[in-house]
Amino acid sequence: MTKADISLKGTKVQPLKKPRTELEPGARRRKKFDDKRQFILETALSVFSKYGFHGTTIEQIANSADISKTNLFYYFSNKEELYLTILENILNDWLKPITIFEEVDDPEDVLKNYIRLKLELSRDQPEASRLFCLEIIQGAPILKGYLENELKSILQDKSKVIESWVSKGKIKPINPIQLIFFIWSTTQHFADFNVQVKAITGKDLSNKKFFEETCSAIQQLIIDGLKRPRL
Amino acid sequence: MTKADISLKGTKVQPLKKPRTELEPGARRRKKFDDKRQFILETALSVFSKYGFHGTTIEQIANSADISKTNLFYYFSNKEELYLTILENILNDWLKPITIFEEVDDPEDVLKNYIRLKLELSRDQPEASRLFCLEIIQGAPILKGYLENELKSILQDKSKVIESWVSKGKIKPINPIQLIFFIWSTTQHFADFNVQVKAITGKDLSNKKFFEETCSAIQQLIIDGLKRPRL
DNA sequence: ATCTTTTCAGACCAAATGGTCTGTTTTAAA
DNA sequence: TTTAAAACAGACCATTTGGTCTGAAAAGAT
Repeated sequence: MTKADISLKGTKVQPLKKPRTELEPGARRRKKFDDKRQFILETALSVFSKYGFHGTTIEQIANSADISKTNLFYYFSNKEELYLTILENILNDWLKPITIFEEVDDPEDVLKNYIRLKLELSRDQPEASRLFCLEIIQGAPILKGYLENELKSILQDKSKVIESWVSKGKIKPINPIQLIFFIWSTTQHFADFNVQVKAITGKDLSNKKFFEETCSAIQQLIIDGLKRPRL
Repeated sequence: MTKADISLKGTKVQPLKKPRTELEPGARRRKKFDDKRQFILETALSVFSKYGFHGTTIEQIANSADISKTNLFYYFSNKEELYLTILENILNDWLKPITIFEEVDDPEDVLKNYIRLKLELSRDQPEASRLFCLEIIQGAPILKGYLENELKSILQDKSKVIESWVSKGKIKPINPIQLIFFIWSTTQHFADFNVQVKAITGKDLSNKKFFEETCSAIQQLIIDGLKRPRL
């Protein structure tokens, strides 16, 4: 299994899925198997994101998923495979938002949209965000190759879009990578540092008002901070 | 040991320290003891910040510090005490920068200064930053009380300063807490996600040019984003 | 209903790891 | 130089934990 291969497994698209009649042999079993595997993955993400790889016990995960340790090993041959599969799955969702960076569009629209999408991710997948953060902090032993290749080339691509905005005078000059980092850090902050945010504000992104307030605060700062020349 | 008590231990200020003549009995021994303890703490911070609490072995730390496991236990009675002491030490440095928020001053100066100080911390103490981040991500089991009390009240205090700027029309209306979060996240990003930053840009805050570029990018974005009314 | 394959559980194992016990060496004070 | 306390090391211990082995229960296909 290579690090670059980040395709979801076990989610083969069924042609039709006839409701009650017999399907091809083994299909029912496969589905049940895949479903349970998926369930374990979700449970494990939740635990891993709380305690980290080393801090998490296989038994903890098994208990959370209400199965025996042995049963878990029936679905995943070892702890690392389980952890790896989770990380792979996360990466997929992770880069979807950035595809909206397109040259033709208006910077303000694109940026506003992107910020919102990232913030929604922080709201809806905070555990994934934290697991990702844990991985990076600890030196990205697994994802390093991915960062240096796939991610880097995607960012270089999107940088060109931002640069074209600059050269057309649509936004103030700024290092495109820096801009992307700003958006990432400010949005992910509300997932990764969720505990701190909650301790201080008493609120959460799951609070609709707080979400909107945060979203527009970030949008405003960045949009206005990028407004054309200089006052 | 309460969580609120975050005083440095083992750094009692010596009145004078006569160079070679006899000092009070036991002083030499105490200093040697304290120095070695400090050295172990620094080594341990480095290891803990890489692998987290659970991922770190006492033996790893001992090896890194070039002492025996037994010897380490002579200086710290157990793993938790070692970890706790490190966290306490970190917190002290952590809040120094925020004290510069004072009402009388010009917002632009204060904010620029604060951003620079925080970014310097990210450059000079990235390991401390990452350990702090690890702690928060995992639910801040140790620091939660501190966040909800000390930190919260400090922030409420500083919020008033920012609010006064707003009401005087010196900056555009913004939620003060959000502004502070914005600064924290963008500056700490370069310590916590250092690996990612390096993978993509090839650079680091230790690179002087990159540091200055980053610093002024953040400063500009925030200052300009807060400029008076609205274009 | 039967039978074969899949799914699952309990007992068990070996390695890793936090921590202790005992005793030796080093060091500073006298 | 002597001596008592401090600093240190190696063997050892108990627990935790990832992972296996054997066999029983469940379930789909016929």
